[in-house]
Amino acid sequence: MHASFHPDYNPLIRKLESVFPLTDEERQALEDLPMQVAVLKDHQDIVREGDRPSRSCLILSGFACVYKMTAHGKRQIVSFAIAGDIPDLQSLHLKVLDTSVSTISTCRVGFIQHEVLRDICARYPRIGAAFWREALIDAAIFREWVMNVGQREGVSRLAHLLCELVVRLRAVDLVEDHVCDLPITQTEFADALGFSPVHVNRVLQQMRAEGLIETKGTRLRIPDWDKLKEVGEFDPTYLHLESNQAAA
Amino acid sequence: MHASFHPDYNPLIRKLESVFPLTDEERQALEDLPMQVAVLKDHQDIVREGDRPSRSCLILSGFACVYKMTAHGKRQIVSFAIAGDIPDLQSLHLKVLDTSVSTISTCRVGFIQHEVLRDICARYPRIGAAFWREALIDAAIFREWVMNVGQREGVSRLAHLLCELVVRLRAVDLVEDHVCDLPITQTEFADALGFSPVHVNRVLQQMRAEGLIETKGTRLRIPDWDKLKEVGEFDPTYLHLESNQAAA
DNA sequence: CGAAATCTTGAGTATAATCAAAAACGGTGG
DNA sequence: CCACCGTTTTTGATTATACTCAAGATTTCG
Repeated sequence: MHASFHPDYNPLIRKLESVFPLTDEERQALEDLPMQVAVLKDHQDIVREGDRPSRSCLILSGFACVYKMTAHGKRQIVSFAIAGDIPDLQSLHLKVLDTSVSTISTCRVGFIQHEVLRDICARYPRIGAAFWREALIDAAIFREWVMNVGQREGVSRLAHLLCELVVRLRAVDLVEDHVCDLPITQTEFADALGFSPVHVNRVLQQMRAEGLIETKGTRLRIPDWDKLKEVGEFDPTYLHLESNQAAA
Repeated sequence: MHASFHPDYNPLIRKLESVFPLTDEERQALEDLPMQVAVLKDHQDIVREGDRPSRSCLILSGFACVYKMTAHGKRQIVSFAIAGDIPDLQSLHLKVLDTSVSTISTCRVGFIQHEVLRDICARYPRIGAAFWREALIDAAIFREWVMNVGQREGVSRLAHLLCELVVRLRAVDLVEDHVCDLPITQTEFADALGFSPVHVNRVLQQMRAEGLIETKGTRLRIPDWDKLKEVGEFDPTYLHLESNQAAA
């Protein structure tokens, strides 16, 4: 685990600025946020269920996932974390973690001590409020996932997940020309959707055949966003994006 | 909608006291909490997806559920709300509701203006913190539901849900001698579990045959809690109950 | 270039959905 | 108290979606 201090750029700042314009003071406080930055290889646990962490992790780049294991060893991914996300923010208020967080691709991760987070929330209430907002939006995403896994099947279920990922990636400028990098394996999609890997493969093939997606390695292209949205019954309201981002 | 002021008893107080002992001042503030109390018949919407409410609803008695509808009209229940729960607390910070809340049985509901909630959070920070804690626990419950619906099948899936309900009901003293009143129809269980009503019926029969549950009308009895827990792979960590409640 | 991981294909099976209808239950009014 | 209505639960038969197992092809990466 290679560690250094102060990253080149902090995607958290961009994310918060999409909600409200930061004052110079607030921006400076976020830029100076003391955090330990580490580069983690793919498929490494960052924190584990049962841990009682004294810090939270900010994803600076790469893909991570939040997951739980059943007693019989089956894995359920309950959300994907991308740049700007703090997938274990709740550990600030709930002592014991009820989920694990793992990298999917190589990730730059910033570890921020809880006391530092508490301090910045106290000193800059708007930032504190933004963190809470994020936590509530996370909950809204989990609700949507319950519905997706519970009610949609095959193409529709996967389409919905892809729509969510694309919208969230677009919000942090990781989509260009309907193309994004999605280093998620079919097995990982399976664990997120409650499908078997074989079934994911067959659903993907059907989606390609129907012109809903095009893939080339880890690149994903959406030739017809409206069609994908319709097939996935995707309504981005639950992501609670402000203003213009939700569109298109 | 019959309305009056000040309920006989406020289950919110009991719930908060299970987390930390309230000061007299805090308890008084909660007892004097201005809210409009209404008695709603079963299967009535309290709030709807898309609403922009200026108040939140506290369930004083009865069963309610939080649900979403797919574009094709299928309903997913994403959580059940019991006495002491505020199923739309997030509307305090997220303007647009992404879920609907509906009664399951007859409910006494207290509507509390957002400004009142904001005021009490500002004046009694520990109460504010407790509300946030509740919101984070809700999110943990949604995560567990994703796993339950995604990874468990048949008996195991339903057993897990029953375990959660019993533990939560016990926390507000609604379980006596392993018996509780559960006015949830098989169709509602189906909407919560991602099953068809017919399948729920068959799973229930299997559970009765295996001695996991006994039912009589809306009364549910758990003859062997440990067995039910094991079949449902139930680990109450995610409910983040304090102290003694999680046991047994 | 070779090994490991990932993706793909095929065949057989299982869990759960759908459809349809009958039985049981719960509340209401006569 | 009983007859009646709507709702909920139950049953049977058929179908569909998705799983499992197993093997082969392809890609990725050192």
